[in-house]
Amino acid sequence: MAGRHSTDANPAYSLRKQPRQRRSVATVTAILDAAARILTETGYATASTNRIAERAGVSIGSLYEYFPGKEAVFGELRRREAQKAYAELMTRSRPDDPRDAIRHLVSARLRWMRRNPALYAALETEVPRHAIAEVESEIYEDFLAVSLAALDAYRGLLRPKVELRFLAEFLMRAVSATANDYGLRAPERLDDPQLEQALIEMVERYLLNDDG
Amino acid sequence: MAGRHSTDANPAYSLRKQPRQRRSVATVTAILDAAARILTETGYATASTNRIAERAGVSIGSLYEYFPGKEAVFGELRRREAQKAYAELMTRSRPDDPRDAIRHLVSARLRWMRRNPALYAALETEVPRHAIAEVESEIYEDFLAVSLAALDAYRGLLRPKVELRFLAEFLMRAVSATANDYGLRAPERLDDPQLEQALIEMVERYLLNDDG
DNA sequence: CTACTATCCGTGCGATCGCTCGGTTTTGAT
DNA sequence: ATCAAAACCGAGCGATCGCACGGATAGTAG
Repeated sequence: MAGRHSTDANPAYSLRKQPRQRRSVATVTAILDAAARILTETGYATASTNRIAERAGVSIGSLYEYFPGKEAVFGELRRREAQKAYAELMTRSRPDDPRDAIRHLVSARLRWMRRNPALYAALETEVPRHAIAEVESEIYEDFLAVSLAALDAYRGLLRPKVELRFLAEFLMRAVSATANDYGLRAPERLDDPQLEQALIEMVERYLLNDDG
Repeated sequence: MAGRHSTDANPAYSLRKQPRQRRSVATVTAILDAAARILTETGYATASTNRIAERAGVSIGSLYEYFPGKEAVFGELRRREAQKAYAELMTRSRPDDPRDAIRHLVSARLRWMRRNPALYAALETEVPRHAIAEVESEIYEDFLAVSLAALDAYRGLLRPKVELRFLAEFLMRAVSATANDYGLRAPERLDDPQLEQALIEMVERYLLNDDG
């Protein structure tokens, strides 16, 4: 069930109608690609619907065939990026060792951020919040479930005496927000292996006992 | 020297001229207050210069007497908020115990975020990045210096074998980004004492050895 | 081939935007 | 009281915005 939220959503921030033929699917992705490129290159303020359509090689009329408004373009863009991230996370199998599990999750988060830091930074910091809030809370549930399941699998080994749900949310937010912050304000440091090592160590030492 | 960057800045994002009389100082702060309120209430997209001036009880002409453009209003707003945060952090004396120092810094960051989560969330997520990037890198240096000084004071006790500078940046970003993330997406949880405790514990256990 | 639907197109409307400018009012030094 | 500087004012300009709409074109089913 997780990761399948795309059908039921506030119509103001999702697709107005589904593309049925091949060329209309291409039109929609061309619009989203153009929106992403303008957003990363010159910012949300310059990303008018006319410019997006022009850059996509599509008329403004076509844009409004599929998107109910400007913000829906960025809502859908956010949704698709989140789904790609979730899909990639799920392709890898979870290991038995809690340390490996931590390494796996932290590493996946950093790898994803390295993919296109400028895009995620812009989505996070320039797009009006209500345009992507709904998508974010959808995807939040999915990632929280992953985090919670990982903790639950090793709950006997966990040091902190707090509810698992709080723990899952806290660690997910801490890791994700830190990755975001580096991607946003110091993207060149994303490739520093010290960063990945430090994040992993920090989570490990907070979460696990010192034996072993 | 720290925290005194307000005079030399890109003219596009700072004051066009300094208010000299009492009423003009009041005009400038009224404009900044109005900008902050509109930003938190209805978002950056609705924060036009005309609306800001109207809400401030000031004419649009007066706004442009002091601000070279719309983005400068938010740049200056960001600058003043950062300076208030820095000033508040500095009023408290630093203790001798590294654990107290950690508690002090983490607690101050959370306390600041609790002050007005909606404002900081909006500044962080809706205002065009280039409007506040310069201010942020100025203030970043100041806070990094504080973090670095705290680590340096106890450097004999630190467990991780990495450069102090990396460590200072990493911990500052991790704590700050996590506080930001809670303020942005789960502001009601900012008051949960579990959160403060978890952040403190996480930093402590990463940074210090297990003895004592 | 016909009929129907899906898709695409781009002109242009009404609203709003950031901002300028010429002029009036207030202040403080003399 | 005088006057220059500082502060304030708001109508309105040019540009741009989001978007609707009416019609042209391409694909599909029978």
